[in-house]
Amino acid sequence: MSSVRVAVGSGSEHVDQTVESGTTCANLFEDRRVVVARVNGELRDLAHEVADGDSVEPVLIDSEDGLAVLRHSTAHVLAQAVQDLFPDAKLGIGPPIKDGFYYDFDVTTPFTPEDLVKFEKRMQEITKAGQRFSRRVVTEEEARKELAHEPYKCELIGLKGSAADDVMEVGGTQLSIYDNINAKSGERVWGDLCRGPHLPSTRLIPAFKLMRTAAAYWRGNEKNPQLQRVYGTAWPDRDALKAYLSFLEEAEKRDHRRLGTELDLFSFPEEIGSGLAVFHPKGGVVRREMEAYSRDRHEAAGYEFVYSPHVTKAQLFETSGHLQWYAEGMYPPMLLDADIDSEGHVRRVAQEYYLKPMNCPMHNLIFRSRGRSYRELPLRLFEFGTVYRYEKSGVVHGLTRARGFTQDDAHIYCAREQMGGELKSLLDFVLDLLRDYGLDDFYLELSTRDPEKSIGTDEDWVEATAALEDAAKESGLELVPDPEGAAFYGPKISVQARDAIGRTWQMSTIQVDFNQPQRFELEYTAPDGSRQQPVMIHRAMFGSIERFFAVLLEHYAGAFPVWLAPVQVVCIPITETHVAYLDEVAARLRAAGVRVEVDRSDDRMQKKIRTAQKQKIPYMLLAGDDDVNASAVSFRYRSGEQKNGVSIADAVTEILAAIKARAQV
RNA sequence: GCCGCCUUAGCUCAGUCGGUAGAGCGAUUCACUCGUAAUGAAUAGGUCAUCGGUUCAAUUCCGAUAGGCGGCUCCA
Repeated sequence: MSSVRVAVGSGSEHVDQTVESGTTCANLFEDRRVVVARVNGELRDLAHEVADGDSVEPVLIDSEDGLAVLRHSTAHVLAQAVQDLFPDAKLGIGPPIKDGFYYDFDVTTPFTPEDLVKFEKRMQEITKAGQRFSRRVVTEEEARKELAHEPYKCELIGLKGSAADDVMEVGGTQLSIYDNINAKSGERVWGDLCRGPHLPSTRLIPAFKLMRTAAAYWRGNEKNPQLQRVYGTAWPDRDALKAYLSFLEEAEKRDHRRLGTELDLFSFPEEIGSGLAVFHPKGGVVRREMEAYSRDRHEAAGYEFVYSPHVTKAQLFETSGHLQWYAEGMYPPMLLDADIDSEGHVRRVAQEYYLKPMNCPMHNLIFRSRGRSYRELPLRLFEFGTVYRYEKSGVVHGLTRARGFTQDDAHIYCAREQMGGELKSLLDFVLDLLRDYGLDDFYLELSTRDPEKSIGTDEDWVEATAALEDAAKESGLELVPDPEGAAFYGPKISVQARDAIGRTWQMSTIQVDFNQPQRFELEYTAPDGSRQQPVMIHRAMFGSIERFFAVLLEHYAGAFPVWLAPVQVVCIPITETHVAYLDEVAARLRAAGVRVEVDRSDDRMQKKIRTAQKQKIPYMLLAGDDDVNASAVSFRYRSGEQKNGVSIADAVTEILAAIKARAQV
């Protein structure tokens, strides 16, 4: 028997081994958590036979690759279960995704929640049975013959080697089918076209759950037929699954739509229309504080504040180009000033007016309202500009995707040579400001040119992209490339923020625009007397105030830091006789600018504490006979901690300090 | 926009296999005056989303519309 030499292990920790030929990856590893192997950099099944000179690394089930393999294998089990119960279901694709997997099926009637329960039960049977995943390489011809009854799979075979290289089913160099083999009889029970790799056995799927069904377009294209997608989640052990499910519960508790109602912050009256919010007094306080701080900081950073109307004649958006490209995203026009005589003759045609979907054209007009000198640059125009976009009915989502919202929108007009410096200070400014609102975990995304869909010269793009990249690098943050992700008119950086439970949100964007200065024929006079076109930078820190409001609400789970809290202090008398005393305390706080209330309802003190706690009010100040006699108050914090007998002056000082520091308490 | 599901009191939700509805919280009133997460009682509050159809009878069945939820597509 011949032998082969292999390097086993990862990186510098590998050891050279001599093993008999025919040895599989599985033979090399004792650890049961090893589910696949990386052979010469490629993921392989454990059943893969090693060859002379191979380097073989173990891949653990809880590694990123291991999880993907686990989840993809679970998707196969789902597909088998579905076809067991609905033999006519045609297979789409079934890749692993973040936290789980999905599989698409073409069926005549959509799945019901009851079907989901049945699938899950059948999947349990399949995992218990411990079917073996077995790889079989096939030619294109063989695959087509074997999968003749699976039209979508045949379509994928046709895409082999072209656009579909990243599709799980047909990526890689060979076509392969994975058979599911009955552990006892050795009989083939099911199979699917798949690149793999897979777990050795369905028994190694420890914990999974089907989550929901939904329709999804075949290959993600709106023009294609819709398939029924089943989403599931899968984890290396039951505890991990449980942790994931409680994460979802936590996210649900923080849902801004729910907190918005519970804390009386905002609502979406049906009478107004989908995606159009009203802010209630408490939400109004939070929003006003958010805006006020932003305004102060922008003023200090050299921005000038402008205002512009919500409606405009069509011409403006024809000039900007928005009407040509994005008309379906705008509210339809209002026709005004038509004059038609009694005969029906048009004496004056109607003017079209649109609600503005963006502010930049208005700002361009301000720039253009008179001659501009290089001495004025960079000119930074800022507006809390409310815009209206007719989002498709299916995408409206609370405050994060509304039809009317307010951008903290600024446009910076600068000379070309100022662009680099401006972008750097801009990114610093934006990050610094976001940190003040309590977000501190960021990464950046750099969206670069799509040559197919863009305007502007190569030189422009290279220069602007380099300037953005420089600024990004200088920030020291992780930079994720987004190739071809730019808008047609220029590259951009977006700031992604992770919230308190690890979800990421796209926050600020900084975008260079080559299009509008040209379309609006913006220019300034340079030192040499020549006319030059300014560079235009769009930037929004919050994106939309409503959206940022929602992000902060979810980030803080409704427990805002003191400076943002709608009610900062609630005074709770032990009995009714202490109300007058607390009125005096409240008056002192109010005089110092604190938002304070005295709970004079006829609830018991304990109930008042519960109410304040549920409203997530940062400070409760209690007073009974002991406190009154000592000219003191007793703190109860949101944490449940208390501090008794604090002098009124000290209490005021403590609260004011927390507000000033924008501290979370 | 597409697929599926949902809409009952201010909120969260029961319920009616077709004979016009109920709880908890909240609100109001009364009693209680209490030291760190729910005192007790009473009262008010509903065209069962809207419009149409079937029916002796519709909150319940059917259809349309509006709004919502979960996805897909989209997000200048």
